[in-house]
Amino acid sequence: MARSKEQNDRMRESRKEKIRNAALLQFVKQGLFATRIQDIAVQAGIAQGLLYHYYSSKDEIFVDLINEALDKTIAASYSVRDMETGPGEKIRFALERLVDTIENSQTFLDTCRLITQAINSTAIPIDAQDLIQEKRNIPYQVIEAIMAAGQKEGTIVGGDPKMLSILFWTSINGLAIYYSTNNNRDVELDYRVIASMFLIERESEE
Amino acid sequence: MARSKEQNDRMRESRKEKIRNAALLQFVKQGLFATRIQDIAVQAGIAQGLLYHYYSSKDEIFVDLINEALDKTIAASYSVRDMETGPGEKIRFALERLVDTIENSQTFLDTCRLITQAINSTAIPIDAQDLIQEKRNIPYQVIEAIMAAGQKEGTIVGGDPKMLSILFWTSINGLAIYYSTNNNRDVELDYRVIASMFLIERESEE
DNA sequence: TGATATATTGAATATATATTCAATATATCA
DNA sequence: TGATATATTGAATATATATTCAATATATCA
Repeated sequence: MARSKEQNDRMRESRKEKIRNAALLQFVKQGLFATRIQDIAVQAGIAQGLLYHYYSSKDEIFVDLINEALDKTIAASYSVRDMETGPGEKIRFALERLVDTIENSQTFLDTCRLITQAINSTAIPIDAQDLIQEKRNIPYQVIEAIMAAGQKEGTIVGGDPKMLSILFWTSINGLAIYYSTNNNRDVELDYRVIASMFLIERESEE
Repeated sequence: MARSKEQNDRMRESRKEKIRNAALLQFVKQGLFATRIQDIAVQAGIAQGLLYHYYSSKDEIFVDLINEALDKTIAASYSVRDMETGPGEKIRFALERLVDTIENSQTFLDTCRLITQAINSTAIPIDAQDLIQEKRNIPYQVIEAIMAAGQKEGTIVGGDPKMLSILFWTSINGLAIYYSTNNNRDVELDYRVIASMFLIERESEE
């Protein structure tokens, strides 16, 4: 054998990651269909032929990326769920952190855009559709449960908790899309405006 | 001459509209690049060759549709601006109507999706990019002015009015995208939750 | 150093689809 | 009815791009 199996696997995986990063950049910029294999290869700094050494098709890369993106949003929602505070504070803190992430993390914006793109087209690979079907609703369910708990606790406003969860995520998502397609960073966001949709005002906290 | 010029123009325009409607359906479902000329022709019930009798390319149809979509959102924002009420009430009423439209108008959802798609890709025709550049911000500016006026009036919460306008439109847009890609209509939306981001609560209205 | 496995390249090929075009149909008016 | 303009079709062509593949390079170990 020319090289140890493990070392080889590690190198292979890091090469695949380089390709995924290049593909993500192009998919987010142009969309799955407008992105050519050539674009990804150039972005990754390799010949197009080599790409097929690691991925058997453009679709396969896309599916890998969608899976990663969905897992990231699920992980983010679990980290909120598992906080050691009451539900009202969880919502407040989650919004604070999400808004900050929108303002500062290009990766987060790319993730939101990729998922939005995928959700907005029926022409994406069937495997990607299945993953979305399977995973898309988890963050909605997590927030819905927190909203319901907060209503019991008396810190979250009334109304269908499912609706509140939808408004939570669609606000964040709408904002992320706006931000990633507007280079003007002249407006500073205040998460408390969004939070006021969900949190019951306490009269004079002190 | 075989047919009067005017009659001909009218027929031509109605044919073009049929093609645009077919194209909108396909673009919204699949996206510009995944939609084939053949898909549009089949949807419109004509041969592919005939399409070129009315439009010189797929891109040209797309540009026409984007232009229409942008004009619709601008017109909607102007109708809010020109209401005969105070700014706070304008915001309240606009949200009430927009949420209702999301729940009941497929055309509105298609319009939102098409614009979101266009904004999310740099691979769209240059003419479409120019139109977006030129028209996209108008609804934001209109709502920003109303927010500022409402703050003077004392009915709108504090904070950068530009930020409030961004939250206004990104909430609506996020919601529209969610709704158009989720067939579950089991959740009824309450516009007052969104309105509570912007309107100052009046203690006991009666 | 030689053997072997894997990496890499870019030209060749296959394929999908946009666009053109010649042939034919249809509508209107003189 | 015949002349003329426009509508319509679908096969032919052009073109873009995904995928394959033969040739070559490189890394590792015996």
